[in-house]
Amino acid sequence: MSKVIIDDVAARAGVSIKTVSRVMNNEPNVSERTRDRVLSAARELNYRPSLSARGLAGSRSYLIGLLYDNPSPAYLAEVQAGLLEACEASHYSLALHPCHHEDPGMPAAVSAALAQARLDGLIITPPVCNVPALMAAVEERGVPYAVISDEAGPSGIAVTIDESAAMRDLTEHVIGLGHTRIGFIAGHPDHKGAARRRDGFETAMKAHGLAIDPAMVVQGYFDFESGRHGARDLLSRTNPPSAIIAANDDMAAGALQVAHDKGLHIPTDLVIVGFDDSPLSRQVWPPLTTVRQPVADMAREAAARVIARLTGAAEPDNPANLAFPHELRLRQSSLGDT
Amino acid sequence: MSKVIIDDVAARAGVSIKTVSRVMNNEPNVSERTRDRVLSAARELNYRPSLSARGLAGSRSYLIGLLYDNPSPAYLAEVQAGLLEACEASHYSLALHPCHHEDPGMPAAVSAALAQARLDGLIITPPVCNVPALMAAVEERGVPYAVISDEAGPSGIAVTIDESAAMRDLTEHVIGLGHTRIGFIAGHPDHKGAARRRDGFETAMKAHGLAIDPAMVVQGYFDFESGRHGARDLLSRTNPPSAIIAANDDMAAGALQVAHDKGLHIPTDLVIVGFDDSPLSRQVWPPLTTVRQPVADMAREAAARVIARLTGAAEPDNPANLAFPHELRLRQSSLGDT
DNA sequence: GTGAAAGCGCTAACAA
DNA sequence: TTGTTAGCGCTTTCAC
Repeated sequence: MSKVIIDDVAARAGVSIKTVSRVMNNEPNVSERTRDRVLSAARELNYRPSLSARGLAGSRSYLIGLLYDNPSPAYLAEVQAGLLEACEASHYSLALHPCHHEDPGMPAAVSAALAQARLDGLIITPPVCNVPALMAAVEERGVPYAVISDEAGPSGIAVTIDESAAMRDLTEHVIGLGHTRIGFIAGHPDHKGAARRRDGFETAMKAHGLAIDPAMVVQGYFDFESGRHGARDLLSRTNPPSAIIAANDDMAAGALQVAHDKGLHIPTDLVIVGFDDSPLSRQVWPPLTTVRQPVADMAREAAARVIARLTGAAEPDNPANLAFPHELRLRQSSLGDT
Repeated sequence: MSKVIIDDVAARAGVSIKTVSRVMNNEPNVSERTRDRVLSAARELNYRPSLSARGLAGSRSYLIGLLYDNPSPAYLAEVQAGLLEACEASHYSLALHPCHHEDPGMPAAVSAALAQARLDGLIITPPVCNVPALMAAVEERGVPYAVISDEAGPSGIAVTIDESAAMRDLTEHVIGLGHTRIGFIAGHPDHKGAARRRDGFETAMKAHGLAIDPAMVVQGYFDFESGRHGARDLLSRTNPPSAIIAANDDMAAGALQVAHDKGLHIPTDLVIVGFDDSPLSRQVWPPLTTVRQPVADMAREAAARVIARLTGAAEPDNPANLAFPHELRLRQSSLGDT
């Protein structure tokens, strides 16, 4: 049951192994009748082509690599789920490649790993896709790839939401509640997305005639602890903010904890909002107003596009830069119990 | 740089390809001098054996599969991190295999996938490893495997903490705070670990002469929402508990949210504790008292053991059942600001 | 201790 | 539309 090979299928279907190969790879020039015969033979024998043999002969590995650097578990899980859906649909497998984006040797190491594992395609998440040396190495290797970000190299696919617009919407929600002194905890400086979000914040503020007080903007790193630090800084100012916008949910949760420790009531004493619609945003108290981005959908599309290039499928008409919609999620951290 | 093959290394080292193969696989019967020559040639050429070719010729895939069913992202990320460490150390790769543990066709599908991908080894997490039909299929295939659980089949490796003892410790902490009416939100009925935790709770209660009121035990499913439901049930009793123990942190966080909504002050009005030391337990307010289990260490060890079997390395002396230590993490949800 | 030969199961290039 | 012949890069015999 375990050792069914292409010859077995060929014998049972009464054709040559090459024909079986054609059918298994959806190649043209096979009559419908033959194709059906082969397919049923394969099904009856429970035949699955050996990945190793395919890889060796065809110099394709049927592996898509996921390159990431210590993202939040929730983000990682969602990305993986989306990628796996697309991979499974096309009989590709997913290979994980954690790395450290600040390591100067990383691009070379990734390049070597690409060569060894013969990865057919690559999906790259922030902040790794914001490392120029890495992107250059990937481009040079000529591997089809996608980034979950708004900017890919010349040959790459970019899948993203409009982070600036999303943060603008979120900021306008807060402004609409009547706040004028709004604190901002920025995201990791190595993430381009963090800069986009900050842009969105500043754009919305300016659009509403609100000055951006440098004392109201603090540096964060997308992690919970930096959210705590940022909130402590903001709230210790002589003229503290009445609302805090964090560039992601983890930091917003950190800010929330600090606020609770200080005995502040959310949202009456202080409004706090996040970004990402992570599970955490729903699990803290009160639940956080945030922005949802369809990470799993984006990841699925990224993998599907890469696989389409691999299989030579007709490129969809849409541009290589795919923008997904975002959505405001209004919750009690800004609205109260209304 | 990309197309270095074994012949190149052999030529440079002045030996046959078989000798290179011997060196690359740490086989015996190679003189020190030859070994060194081959190794430096390989290093200079930046040679990496092709996984496909290795797999085809040796009928090994150098792939370890991870079989899981919708665990919490934090758990999944930690397991993956541990596995990847062990895999990278031995030049194995990790293949992800999400599945649905209640799907009756799942064991057969997994078996087929095992055959296709020629996975060399398998790591199985709860609750998948608690599905008898699956475990039977895996045993039948004869693939080396490990479960992150306390019970493996005859040929398997089990890596776990003593969940019963851990929950006993946690319960005793709560009892030690003076509570006698303690609510319990049980874990998913398909998880053996959930039953172990419940045992631990009951053992501790009995040991301290406390009756287990059936009205104080509610069914949960390890997810946030079931924690909310459970807490609502418990707190709506005519004689509600003064402390709630949840079988994991996600459910404890749900209970916490319900308590906040009811205006209860934690821990003075109600003590809430969880289990797992997930990031969430630190990110809610107040932070949750919980039990830490070294998931990444356990996963690393599981993979290392499986790989050791694969490479025929001497089996460590320790038994196949490996128990890791757990640790109580006392935080404000039971202690207050002391 | 080392090497030559023979595949592993597939796909690529060419024939038929 | 289908089949034949060579490999892909490595490991496995089995020889020396």
